[in-house]
Amino acid sequence: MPAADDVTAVDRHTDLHEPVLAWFDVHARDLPWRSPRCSAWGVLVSEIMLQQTPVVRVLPRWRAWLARWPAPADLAAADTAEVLTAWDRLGYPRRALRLKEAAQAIVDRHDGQVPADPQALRALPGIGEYTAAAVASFAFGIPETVVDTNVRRVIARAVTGIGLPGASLTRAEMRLAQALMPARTDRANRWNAAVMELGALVCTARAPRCDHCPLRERCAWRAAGSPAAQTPARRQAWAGTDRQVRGAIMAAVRADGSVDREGLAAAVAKTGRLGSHRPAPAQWDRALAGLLDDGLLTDQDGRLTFPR
DNA sequence: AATTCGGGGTG
DNA sequence: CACCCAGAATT
Repeated sequence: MPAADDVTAVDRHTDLHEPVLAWFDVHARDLPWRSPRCSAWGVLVSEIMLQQTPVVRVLPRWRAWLARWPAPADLAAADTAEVLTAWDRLGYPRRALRLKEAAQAIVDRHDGQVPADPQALRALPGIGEYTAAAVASFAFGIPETVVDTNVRRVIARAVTGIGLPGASLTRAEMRLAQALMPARTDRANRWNAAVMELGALVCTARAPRCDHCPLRERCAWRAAGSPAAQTPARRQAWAGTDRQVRGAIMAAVRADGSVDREGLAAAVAKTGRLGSHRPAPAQWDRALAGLLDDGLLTDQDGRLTFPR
């Protein structure tokens, strides 16, 4: 239930709509999943692939994926091994498993049609609050409030006046984002895409191009002198982590089809993906056990392969 | 609320 | 070389 000050916030910020929507009319990228001819399944696949993965890296894999599995039933019937191979180096390969599980659930529960209902979408494997809202809005024109890292950053700066949003999406942020939604359905759906695009192309995390921003004259952060954001907490390093070792093992299996468990270290070294890191035995065990437990690998009498 | 889960382009 | 990217699931 919105408080009185939220209503004030709406009155203060509805004037954001016109500049952002007008900017989007001119500067929106021509992405294939934005085409009116793109299926809901195409939108869903794009949203899964785009989770923590930049657009430019998704584009070629998305095209190949849709050409090979043009409908949920096609992916539901595919071998997991083929799916993991097609996922290639997109990262977070568990997403590929969940996408296949989602396809199976769509066949089982929704007669092979991607559901439009946000709650039904949210119930599918690998689909959280963001992705459910994005598919509902972009594929079906249901004006859910779509809040990704780009939207959070634009609102944090333009409205709240801080350099960067916090580590995790808060209820207050979500309520603010909802209060900023245009009232008309068509504008609300376009607003979702437009704010996201503004964050991706102009209001970027590292070096925002404020000179090109349609909100430069009314941005709260800029009005405050663009104060530096609070120093973010250090993230997990990459070199030497279990994640690096897991990724290297997956790369070895992708390259060779299968790998003898005894020769794992040699096969992985051949991929060159570990750099100078030489995992200790305990780390090999941990990484391998994790991949097996996640269903990303199977061990058939000492041969490691992708599951069928 | 904090962690885990890839990979690669970029300032 | 640190940082970031159309997040989700688990704890």
